[in-house]
Amino acid sequence: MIKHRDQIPSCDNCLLSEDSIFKHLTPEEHALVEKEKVCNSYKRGNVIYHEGSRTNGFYCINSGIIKIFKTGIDGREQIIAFAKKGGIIGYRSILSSELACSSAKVIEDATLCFIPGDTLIQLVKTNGNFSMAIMQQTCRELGEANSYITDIAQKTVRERLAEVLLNLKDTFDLDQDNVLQISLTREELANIVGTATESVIRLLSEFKHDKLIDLNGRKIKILDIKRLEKISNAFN
Amino acid sequence: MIKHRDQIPSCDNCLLSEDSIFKHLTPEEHALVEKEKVCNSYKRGNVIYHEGSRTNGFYCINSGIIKIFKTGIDGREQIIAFAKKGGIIGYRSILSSELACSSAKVIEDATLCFIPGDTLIQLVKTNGNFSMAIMQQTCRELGEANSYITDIAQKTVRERLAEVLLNLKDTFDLDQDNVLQISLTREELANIVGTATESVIRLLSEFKHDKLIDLNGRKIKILDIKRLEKISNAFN
DNA sequence: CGTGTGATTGACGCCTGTCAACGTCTGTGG
DNA sequence: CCACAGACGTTGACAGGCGTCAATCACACG
Repeated sequence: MIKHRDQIPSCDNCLLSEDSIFKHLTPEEHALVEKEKVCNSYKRGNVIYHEGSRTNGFYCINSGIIKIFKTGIDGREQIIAFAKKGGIIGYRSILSSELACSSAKVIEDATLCFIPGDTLIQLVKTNGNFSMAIMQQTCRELGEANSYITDIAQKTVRERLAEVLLNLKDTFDLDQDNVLQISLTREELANIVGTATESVIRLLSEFKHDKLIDLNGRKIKILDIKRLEKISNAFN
Repeated sequence: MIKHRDQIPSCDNCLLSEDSIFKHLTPEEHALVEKEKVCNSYKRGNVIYHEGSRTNGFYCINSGIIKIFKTGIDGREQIIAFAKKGGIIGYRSILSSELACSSAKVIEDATLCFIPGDTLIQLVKTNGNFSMAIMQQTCRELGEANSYITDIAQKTVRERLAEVLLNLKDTFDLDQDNVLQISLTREELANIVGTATESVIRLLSEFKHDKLIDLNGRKIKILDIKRLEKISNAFN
């Protein structure tokens, strides 16, 4: 499953970044994690872990973008979340001692550190601050998931697509030309919104026609945030 | 907001029950919580806490049933979860230091213990086992939320209704006559499934006609679990 | 140059939400 | 005890959003 094990990328300071959860560790704990971690590179399409599998560790993202998704009927993916630099993935099933409830796949070539599950549990049990930080991350994710449920249940596909574009903007930013800094296939977009690929294509064309966005292959330029917000019916 | 404060119900052992999260506390911690807790009774329809409000504690359910929901467009409720005896609610926003992301309302007359947020944070920081238990609960909820997202995004209303009925069966059990031990309005059912009240009514009639269930007001008798499972397209 | 993946467009129809009318039941007040 | 209001449940009509199927185009790659 893990490919490119031969390429050991340098990520000496991947656990030091300010926005990382590991900033709550003591120097000793930090050293422990440094010793235990295993760094690897992954190419677009590589699977980090599979839904339903037993995992024995979690991952810290040093670079690249990962999509987290569940596989539903007909093998259709439902994208639950993205992870980027500084984020951690796969910790949920470690903490709850369950099988992985989702899969993780590389969207943009990535470098990840694998950290054994025992180490995580050890840290959670002994370091109250780290524990609180992990808990807060989990709780925030839970809050987002609940919002998402309400959205999908109550909003139209059109509203959700507008909202997804805005969320992507917030998460991955725009470049100087207002182009979304993440490249997704139409199908992936559909799998976030929870609709058919064709519907996304039609609505994107419509948005383009209405001068809300501009399209160039997978590059999406955001032209009118205000009106997108209005369409998304943002109430949260 | 808190009514019936005059009625102090006896819940001396509400924190002792085997399936409660508090079983991980030391005797001293247990005594602390016993000292801090405030017990109250609530009637159907009472609101425990409101989405968007700042809460300063969480609740342990001694008896009764609570629904957790978010309010979407047009004030339509989306029911996220239920809580019953032994469960805790409202802890998420305490741990993540956010405003409540959902509301909690009584479905069946209930007795709850309020426990201050500081106490919770204290316990999480100092008791590794309790911390792990809370974390596990959060992670499990997160896993369920993710499944729910996939379901709502990919399944039809019919499939989801069948699934909801089965979930309710698992959570609230059946009596000796196979009747669901929770009483919900058609609108509440619709707000779980994420559809219109009329759709629920029509599909329930259809299920009844197909001898999958029997209806008597709000009493729902489950007749054919196997076929309901088939309809719900259970793949998880 | 053939092949495969992804993007696009059109046709079609069903699921499902909305609106409206009506029936049912319960509690309240006269 | 009856009338009435209000909440809830039910049914029918209707239309439109959106999923599905199919054909075609665009593009990269071996």
